[in-house]
Formats: sequence, structure tokens, C-alpha cells
Amino acid sequence: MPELPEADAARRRIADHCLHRTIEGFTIGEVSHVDLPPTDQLDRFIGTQLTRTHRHGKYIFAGSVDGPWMHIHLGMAGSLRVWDDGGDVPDYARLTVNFEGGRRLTFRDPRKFGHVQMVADVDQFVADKGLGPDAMQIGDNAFANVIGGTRGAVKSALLDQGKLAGIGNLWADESLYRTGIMPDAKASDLPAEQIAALHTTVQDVMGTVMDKNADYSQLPRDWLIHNRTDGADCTRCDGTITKMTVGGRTSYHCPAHQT
DNA sequence: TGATATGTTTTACT
DNA sequence: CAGTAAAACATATC
Repeated sequence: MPELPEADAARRRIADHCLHRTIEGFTIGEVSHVDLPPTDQLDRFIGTQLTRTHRHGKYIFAGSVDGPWMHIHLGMAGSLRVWDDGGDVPDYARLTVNFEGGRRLTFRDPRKFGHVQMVADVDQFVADKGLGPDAMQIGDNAFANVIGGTRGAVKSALLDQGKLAGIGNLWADESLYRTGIMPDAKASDLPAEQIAALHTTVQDVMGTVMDKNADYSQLPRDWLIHNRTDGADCTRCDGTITKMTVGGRTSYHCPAHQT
């Protein structure tokens, strides 16, 4: 379920298990309709090593100081798996990086909405994509300006990757639930204190998910993520979880304590 | 069987 | 320009 925290957990798997190993080659899985680098671009990585990783919003980068970078976007259902030769090949494998010593890094993507591409310059890529500041890095003033300056629904603003990058549907709902703001509240009508509280909560929610390595079973039981069902009992008041559509996205909230 | 889905992009309209 | 809405992408799951 890839939003910023899930992307960061994936990035960490590369950082912890795949750096400083010479790339021997690539194995391409089912390629139809999957956006992968052309073979000649992949070939440029052969013989090099990944030495560092980076993440901006939901975009993962892996590369080296003087070599090419690859960027990975997990789309709706993508994930990264690290394994060793001799183990089971992950299902839905689209692209596997083969390192020396048998280490394998597989991009798997059941729904094929993700992509992997080679990028020359990370900062340039982020600029070209028009991404806003990373949601974990954005400061108080910038957050207040970008959210408070939006005339539309606050949730739509949170999800706008051009305003700030990394928040997706699940953690937008979670953050609004915990801050007590209705998803369809007009952002520019929110008092400054509430926007400040939302900023704190967004970073707290996603920081917690990262701390738990995006393992949802380790998240507190009173989080909305465990109760995203129409009609469920609210864990924060005596209200009832209700489903609505905001900005074309399914939104779960509690109308009793979110206003 | 049909509805729904965690993301992004494009197009069209207000 | 800011915002809304819908569709498309390809497939798995409930």
C-alpha cells in the first residue's frame, strides 16, 4: 500500500541490503504494459554499484554519485523484495536486479501501475514532475501557506503531490481523523491552529508508520486504518465511521468528531 | 458477477 | 490560473 511511509520502507530495504554490490545484470518479468527502462539504459548499470538511496514523496531513487540513478514508483500495488538466489522468485516480478553473490532485488507489481525509469539527476526529476516539498520535510509556514491557500477540500490539498509530496488516500484519512477535521472542509476556512495541528498529525502519522516499517499490524489499535469500514464504531468518540467521496477518492471519516 | 481499490495523468468543463 | 470531475491505465480481491 504505497504512500510515503511504504515507499520509505522499500527504500530502506535497498539501503540495508543492496548497496555496494556489483550489478551483474537484470531479469525482466512480464513486461507487457509495465513501464521499465529500455535495455540499453539498464545495461548502463551493469558493472556499477548502488551506493545511495533517496526518496521524495512516493518516489524512490537508487544510484551512485557518478553513475546513473533509477527511480521507482510503486503505483497502486507495487513493492520491492530482497532475496537471494536459490530462494523463491517473487510473484508478479517485473524487474529483478541481479547483484554479485546472488543477492536479488525485485520490483513486483500485480496491478502494473508502477514504473521504473533511469534518471540522470534527482533534483531535476523532482522539478520536472512538479512535486512539492516532501511531506516529512515541509515546514510549518510552507504547510500553512500551501494548505491554507487552497480554496477546495482540505483532503484534496493533502493529496495534491504538487503542493506537498507523499500523502496518499489512507494517511490523508488517518490524519484528518486524528485531527478532527472533515475531509471536505474548505481548507482556506480552517483556523491557523487547526492547520498547524494537521501538519503535526500528518508527520506524526507517517513517522509512526515508518517507525513500524509500514507493518500495519503494529500500528495502534485505535487508528482508522484498522476500521476503514462503513458503519464501524469510531475509536475516538461514540460516532460511526462513514464513507463519502471527496475529490473523487473514497474517504472514511467520523462525522461526530470531524468537523 | 460486479463493485471497488492504496496512484497518476490527461482531458474537459466551470 | 484554481478547482472539479471523469476516465483511463491492468489486475486482484471481496
